[in-house]
Amino acid sequence: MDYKKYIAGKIAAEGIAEDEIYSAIALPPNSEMGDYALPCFKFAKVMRKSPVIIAQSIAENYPADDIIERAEAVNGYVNFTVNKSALARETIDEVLERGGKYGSSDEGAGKTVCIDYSSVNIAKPFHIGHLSTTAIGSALYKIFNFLGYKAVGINHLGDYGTQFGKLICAYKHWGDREEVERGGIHAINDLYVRFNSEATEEMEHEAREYFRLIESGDKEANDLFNWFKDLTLDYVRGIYKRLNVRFDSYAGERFYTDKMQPVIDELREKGLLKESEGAQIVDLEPYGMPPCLILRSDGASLYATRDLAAAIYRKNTYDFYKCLYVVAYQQNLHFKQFFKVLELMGKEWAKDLVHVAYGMVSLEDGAMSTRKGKVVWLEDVIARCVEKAYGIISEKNPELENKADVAEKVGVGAVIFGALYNSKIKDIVFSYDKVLSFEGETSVYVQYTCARANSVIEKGGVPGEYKISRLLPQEAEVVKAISAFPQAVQDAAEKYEPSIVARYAVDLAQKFNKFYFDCKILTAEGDKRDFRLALTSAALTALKNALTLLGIGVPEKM
RNA sequence: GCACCGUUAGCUCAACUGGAUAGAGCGUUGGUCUACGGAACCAAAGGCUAGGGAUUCGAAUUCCUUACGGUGCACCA
Repeated sequence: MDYKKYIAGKIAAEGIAEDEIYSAIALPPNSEMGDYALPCFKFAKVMRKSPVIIAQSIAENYPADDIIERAEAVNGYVNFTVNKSALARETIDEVLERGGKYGSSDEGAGKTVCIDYSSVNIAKPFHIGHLSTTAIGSALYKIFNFLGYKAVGINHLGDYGTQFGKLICAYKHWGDREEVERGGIHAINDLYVRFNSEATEEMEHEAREYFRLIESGDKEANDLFNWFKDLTLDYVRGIYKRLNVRFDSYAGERFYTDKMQPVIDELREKGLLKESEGAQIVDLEPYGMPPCLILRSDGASLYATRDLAAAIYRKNTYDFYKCLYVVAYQQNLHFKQFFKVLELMGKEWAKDLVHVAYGMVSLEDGAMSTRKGKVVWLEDVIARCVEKAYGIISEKNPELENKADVAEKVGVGAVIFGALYNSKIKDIVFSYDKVLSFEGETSVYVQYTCARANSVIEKGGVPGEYKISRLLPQEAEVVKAISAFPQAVQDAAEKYEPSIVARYAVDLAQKFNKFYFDCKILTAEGDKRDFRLALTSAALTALKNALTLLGIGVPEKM
């Protein structure tokens, strides 16, 4: 139910359009004042009356009913109070009926959203710097699916470039089959790191040659490359599984090698391609940007060339409604440039490409550096969080079955939540103290709340029917918070901001805990017991749905 | 140098996009409950929203400007 619309439709004010009233309706700073508020200041000029008078007149003429039970004028505002019993009835019934689907919708039916995220590089292990794109992208993937869109998760593999020549060269010089098989991706990465610090001029030359061999289809070079690729994919799939992340496509950069020429031809046909300093560029000077490089002076393609080809391929293949690129803000300019080039090519859908930018991760003592060995591997972070969770469980709940499962959900949840709780654009300084903190505004807090609610439900059951008497403030707050879930999901999708869902979960958990602390459920008298059980069940469902959208598991006990 | 982003409590961050008294968590101090699960709950202290100007009935939010921090600016991705 859209209360704002309902209220706007019932207000009669001379010369003010309904949609103007609708968009003016805000929320009061605290819930004692009311649930919705209409500031009347901007109507003062048109109506040639003081805001205070306007508010009074609106409040007096507002027909209260059993949906909005009160309208009150205060200092130029009209405050509206929702009938909480009716809201509780509507909200709880809907949640109990829809269960895991509560908050979902079909607003995206028939529309496809491509989401390019995580996009790992072959031969590079996951470090915490890769966590943001993976967690944000994955949450958006789930959120869009939840809203009825068809989300297509794309892992745009970094599988093209001279670094793979270097890697093969390093392997040929120093590598050992068994060692790589044993050490997996880290062994490969070590080879690459070693190349960068020890390679001679001669080896650099060899590396370029190996890259050319990969390109020209040489069997040995490609076998090695594919071996490295397989090792990488095995490794990342293990991590994705733990993080509840999935993809529909692993079409990486190499996939586009044969799809770039048509793009180049098209650019040339449309007169967009220019030669400059030996390279082929699209001039973006009129738009205040540096040129977009399409071909190097040696004729090789570049990053932008492949992204152009990929965007066109995705449009042709998926006919997307939106195509999101979950990539750090360092690449702001790159995306602005290549979006502009597509626009200049006359692709009207260029407006549907969105760079979902997020902030950088650094360590407490500065930027990460693989070469200097200053990295924090994601698997280590996960391991430590799970280990800590296991420790706490063993201490607090030693009888618990499947401790390892629960520890996994709690530990992994903390890692994901840490990446999703703040606005994505903010830079993050990684610290173990922070991810390992399981108190306060954390996923663990939310999971704990779920476990409590679950325990109550287990003992009391969910009533088939319940009666609603006058609500206490604690109850009303929980009802309101539950009813806000669908809007939170929509906002998160609209702003490409999963943190909205994460914050929602914490907010509801806080309200529920307050209710739980102040109000007895199982020992409540009369109708209250059934009502509170139903309320608890609804809150639990909303919390579960929120965490699930973030990719965080919800243990029944912990 | 130019462009973009950021700056809110000691620390980490919110603030429904211009509304009323700027809110949470952590930390500090003090409290709560026969435990429906204490990984909880409550309270106190803590703010000239980086500084200055402008617009507006009204600004953390919009505009200009300064400072500080981050990022990016032609053949890497």
